[in-house]
Amino acid sequence: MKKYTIKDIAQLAGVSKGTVDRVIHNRGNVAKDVEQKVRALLTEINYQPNLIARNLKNNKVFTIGVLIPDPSLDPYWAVCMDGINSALAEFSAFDVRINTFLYDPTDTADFLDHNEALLQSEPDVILMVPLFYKEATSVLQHYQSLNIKVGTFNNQITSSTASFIGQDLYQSGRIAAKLLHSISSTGDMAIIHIDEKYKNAVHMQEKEKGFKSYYDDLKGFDNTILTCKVKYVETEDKLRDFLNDHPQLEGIFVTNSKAFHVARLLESENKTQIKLVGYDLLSDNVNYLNNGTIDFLIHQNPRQQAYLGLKYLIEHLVFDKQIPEKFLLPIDIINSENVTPFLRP
Amino acid sequence: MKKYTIKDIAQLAGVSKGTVDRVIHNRGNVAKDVEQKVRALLTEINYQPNLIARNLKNNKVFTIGVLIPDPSLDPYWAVCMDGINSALAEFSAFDVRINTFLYDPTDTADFLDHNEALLQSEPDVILMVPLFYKEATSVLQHYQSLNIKVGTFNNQITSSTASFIGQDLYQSGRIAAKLLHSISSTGDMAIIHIDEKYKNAVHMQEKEKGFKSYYDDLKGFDNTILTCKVKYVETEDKLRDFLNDHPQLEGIFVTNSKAFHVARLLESENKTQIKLVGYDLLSDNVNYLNNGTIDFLIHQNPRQQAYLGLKYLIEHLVFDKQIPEKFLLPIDIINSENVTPFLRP
DNA sequence: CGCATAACTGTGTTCGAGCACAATTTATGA
DNA sequence: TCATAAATTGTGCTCGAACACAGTTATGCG
Repeated sequence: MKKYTIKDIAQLAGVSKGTVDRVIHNRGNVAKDVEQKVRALLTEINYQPNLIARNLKNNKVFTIGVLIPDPSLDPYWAVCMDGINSALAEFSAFDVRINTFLYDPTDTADFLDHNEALLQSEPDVILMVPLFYKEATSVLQHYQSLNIKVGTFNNQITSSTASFIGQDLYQSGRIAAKLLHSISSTGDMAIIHIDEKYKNAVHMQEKEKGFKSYYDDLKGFDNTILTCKVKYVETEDKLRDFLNDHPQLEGIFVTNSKAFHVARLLESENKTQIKLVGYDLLSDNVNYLNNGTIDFLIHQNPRQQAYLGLKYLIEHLVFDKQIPEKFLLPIDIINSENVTPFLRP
Repeated sequence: MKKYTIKDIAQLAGVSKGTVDRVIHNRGNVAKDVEQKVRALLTEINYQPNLIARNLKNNKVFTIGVLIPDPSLDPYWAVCMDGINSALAEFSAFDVRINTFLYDPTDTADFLDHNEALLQSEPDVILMVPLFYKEATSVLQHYQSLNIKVGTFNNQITSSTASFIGQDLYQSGRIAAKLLHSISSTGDMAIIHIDEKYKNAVHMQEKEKGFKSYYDDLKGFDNTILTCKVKYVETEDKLRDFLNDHPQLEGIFVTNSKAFHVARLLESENKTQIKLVGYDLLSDNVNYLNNGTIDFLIHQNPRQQAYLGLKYLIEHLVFDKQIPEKFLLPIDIINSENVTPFLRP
């Protein structure tokens, strides 16, 4: 029950607190027999250093570098800053500062530029959204060689050992399938990939695989699952053609946050009876969710991803806690009735 | 940017740190003009005391009393202890201890008895599930008069000012309705209240109201919404009769965690085509969710409720943060595909 | 043995806030 | 005017860990 201090241990071992300290920190200059005695005592009473006292003494200002896409260029990222600020507020008792660098999510060079600036700021640890696989890989490798811990979220760079917060994309595809299956009779289904301006290909593929696997597992489903890839600029025309080519369509799964494009079209074409499932609580999507054109949204919770990523890093800095290698958030199913609380900051 | 210390302020004001300290803590014995000068400085530079140093000095062991239903008497409460332990782990750097008192959720006298024991343990703050309205009201009043802060979760005692973590029950009823509506054609719907051994009447009524309000808002729905109350002991027979009396039934909403009773019956009566929505991730429920007899479960997240409730109390103790009066958790929609991550501790 | 050097051990200060108590200044009254 | 009380202000120690540095004991070698 009682919390032992270094002084207590020193007393028990019959040595001074300096010696105990040297043992604890492996700073050498301790006689073998004394070291053993102290070490035995430490394990016996399971000594836990008082982290409050340690932090007071060290009195260090921690600097965290944050490298994420610019929310003004893609609103999806806006809520990340909320999550980051929440984490900071939670640790306001400690002197934790952040330097934020926002990059253009369509521009790899811009990513590298801002990463350079980030490096210049000499951060203790880094939180990053590693959008571009190739560039991120080399960047992460560099940080590893510098021994700077990096937390990533949104998408995993499998080639790296950096910690990752995200979701199981395959499983989220399965969830979309389950939802569409439960709200529609057995007709044709479509997976629509609307190309964002930047490559999200791996994301979309994983979701497609998951979606298909659900229907593969299903007995007695022999309708078609169509796939449609749309480039961002040609969205409207190509989608309209696709809809007209497939009049049997009962459900559509949009693999990213652009479901509102499809919703807009379904309304203008008077095809709102087609069920629609997409991702992310952008205000455009939420509006269509509320008027019923979108049936379900899957919440990727970027706010929580950023919050947790930062929290783990800070806890590592101030309490020396281990950073989880990989943490997959639960996947939230959102409809018009439960959306509101998920929108608050 | 720089963090000012009491010493800094003392220097700036041309007084000693003792005087500054007296001003900060309103301990009097300070000349009026000096006090004003110091106070002006404090606000000007927005002095924030170093909470790490404060905690080290105070070096206080905080005791938290926890009064919740015994999980061995109702498995619903099992995950609460996980949440409590998570919160404790998060604040392991501080000396926070809990005394847990488990009461029989069917027995008001037992609640009062354990509350008495709780009082004896002289807690600094209290976390409690105030199941019984009348008894909880007087107990909470007592704590208020003793100036002991209390956090409550699961159900709100509206007569009290104690902080509350929970969910919007009315809205969760609406969510259930929306879900049933989206997965079934327009047939008759039933709300089934399975009496738990203890009174949850308010809970159930709110959910029923929400459920009905959804269908009221709906244009062109003119089927019937039936209500059925079942006492715990007579569950099976009464339910069977109810099902047979209403062959048109398309969907059932069970207003608490006992949906598995209905699921079991639907299977034995070969009526699994009836859609079923219930509450809570008890293993019995999850099994029926996975085999398809239950379509959706609404997650009340008792783990998170307990976690947050405790976290707010601890942050109040160690960082002097304000405890939110009321916090309504988002309501999670669970199907067989997204259930797994919600089950982990 | 003596003395230098290495090996080891103990002491004292720091971090910032909080508080007891000492020290100083001001007020009061005979 | 001066003693004394009252009001005000300053000093110094504490919390526990970390670390610099001083102090002590052991070892080696001429």
